[in-house]
Amino acid sequence: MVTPGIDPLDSIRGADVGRSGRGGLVGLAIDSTAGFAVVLPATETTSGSTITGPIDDLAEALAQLDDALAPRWVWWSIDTAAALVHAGITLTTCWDVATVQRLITGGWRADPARVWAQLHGLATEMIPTAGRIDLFTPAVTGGDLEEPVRPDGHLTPQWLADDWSWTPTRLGRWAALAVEAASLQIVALNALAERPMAPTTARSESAAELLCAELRKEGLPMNRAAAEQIIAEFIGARPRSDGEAERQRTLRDADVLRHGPIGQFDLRNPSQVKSLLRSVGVEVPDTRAWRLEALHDPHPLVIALLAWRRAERVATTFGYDWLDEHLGTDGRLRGTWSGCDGAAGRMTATAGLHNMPTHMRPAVIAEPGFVFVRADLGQIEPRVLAAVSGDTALARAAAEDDMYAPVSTQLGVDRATAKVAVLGAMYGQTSGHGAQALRGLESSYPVAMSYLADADLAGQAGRDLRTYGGRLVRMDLTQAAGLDDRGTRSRAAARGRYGRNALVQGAAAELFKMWAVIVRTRAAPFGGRIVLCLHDELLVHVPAEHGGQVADLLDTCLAEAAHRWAGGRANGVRFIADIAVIRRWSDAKP
DNA sequence: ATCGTAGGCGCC
DNA sequence: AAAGGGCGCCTACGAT
Repeated sequence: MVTPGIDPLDSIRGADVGRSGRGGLVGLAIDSTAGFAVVLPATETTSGSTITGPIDDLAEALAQLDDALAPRWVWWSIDTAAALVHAGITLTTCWDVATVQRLITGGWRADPARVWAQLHGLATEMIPTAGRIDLFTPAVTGGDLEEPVRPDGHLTPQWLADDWSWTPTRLGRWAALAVEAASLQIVALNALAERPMAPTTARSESAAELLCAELRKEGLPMNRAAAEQIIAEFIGARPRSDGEAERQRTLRDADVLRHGPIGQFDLRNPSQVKSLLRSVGVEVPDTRAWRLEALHDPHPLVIALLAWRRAERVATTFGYDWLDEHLGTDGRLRGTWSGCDGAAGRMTATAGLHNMPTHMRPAVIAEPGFVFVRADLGQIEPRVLAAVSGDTALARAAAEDDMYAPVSTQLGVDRATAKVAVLGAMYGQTSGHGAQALRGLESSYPVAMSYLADADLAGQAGRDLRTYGGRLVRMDLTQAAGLDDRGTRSRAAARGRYGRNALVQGAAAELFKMWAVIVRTRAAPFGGRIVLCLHDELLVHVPAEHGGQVADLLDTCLAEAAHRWAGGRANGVRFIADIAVIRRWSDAKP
């Protein structure tokens, strides 16, 4: 099931699968002024050595070492990946200490001092800072600044400061410490006996950091004229002055307020909106759109308010200012990408790349001579559930293109009810229409349902969880998701839903990233570049003449990803993708 | 003035 | 009894 050629996880440029890791862990640290340092490990015949040089020599040095050793490049964080991208260097994979630590320990914070302390069993509360920030943090005075590790075992905080003055020697020490951290991480990952895929996840998540660094530089092709035309349809032409913008704003407000009583109401203040609605006889607990849309025979004020909210969203978030800030003169929309969030591990992006309104998507147009290959995973979460829970009955359902069809037959309900029930089970919704069908699920798919119920119980009890790929999902009792004022029972229930959802969402994210990093490597020879990752959707920008080949490739990469992600334990679950070659993002209907 | 929080909404 | 989760981003507001 492994596509021949470059291995996107286990080897470096041009290397075969069989060469994986032959050169061992090789540390890399880069500073824009001090240059780079490469730390080679000791072997049976040689002692370890460090190579340093100026940035200009980096590409050649890495190419030679890559070919000679097929090493696994190790660095502290995406900053190094970004420096490589900046230098025009493309590596296939790496070991990113920060992202691996997020996998092992959960959460998002993974600065070197914290990672080092965790890997060495030191209390993170005792991490020293360069200046005393409170009474309990040990202040740093004196000491040997040339030593990156202090006598107490913690990293020397000056090395972590933005203004630390790097030298080639210091970069060498720093890269060596990254290798030491990676070695400890590998031990920790191998110790997760219940999560045999964890080492694999560490590699794919590391490669995803390379992808994130590239996504930030590459940007999403977006046609400015098309985008401005769409915005104009909502809020009119671009205002030529602040005064004009203010007048347009006042006019938009007046279109709503004329339906209500005389008086001052701030439409941007939810409690005042509630008062305004009450004044025309509309009583609602809150003013959320779905609640207002649920009103039958709505007051004209409600209609106007909902239209105002849509226009206001464009004006404030996805309007001219948004384009000016994030859309470059080269027609690329750029934001910052993160390989995982601090919860279940999905990717995140800024600049509206992950929540761009559908009405803006016709402006995402491939450049001349290029096409998009768009692919999204079909019914990814129930399929992932079937795989990770080991439920053979659900896995059999996943053999179908539409797995809700066999489920509905099994349950004796219509397809819509079956779908709501399955989604409800995964997301913790146990009431409403799906409640009856849920009992059917429990008897027909007991393995999957108890997998979810166990996660729910763990969440309620505040016990940490681990995804299929080994990511720790932390259950912080003081900072529960869905915190509200209805007391601890509600908070426990929210944590239960969180745990239930996190195992499915997190495993899906791991599969998705595995797919993405394989596509990244295999599409590159065709000139294909991933320009957007959207949880279960990939957008690849590719020369028009290779659109068909890359479309085929996305499908084979998915099969490979599923195989690698599950390590042959996928329980026979089939994963499917809807793939289309298009010119505009909006051309393919999900 | 600066910060965190809440309501709200966009996407998955 | 009833209850999806995640993220980023906007505004208003209260606390510091």
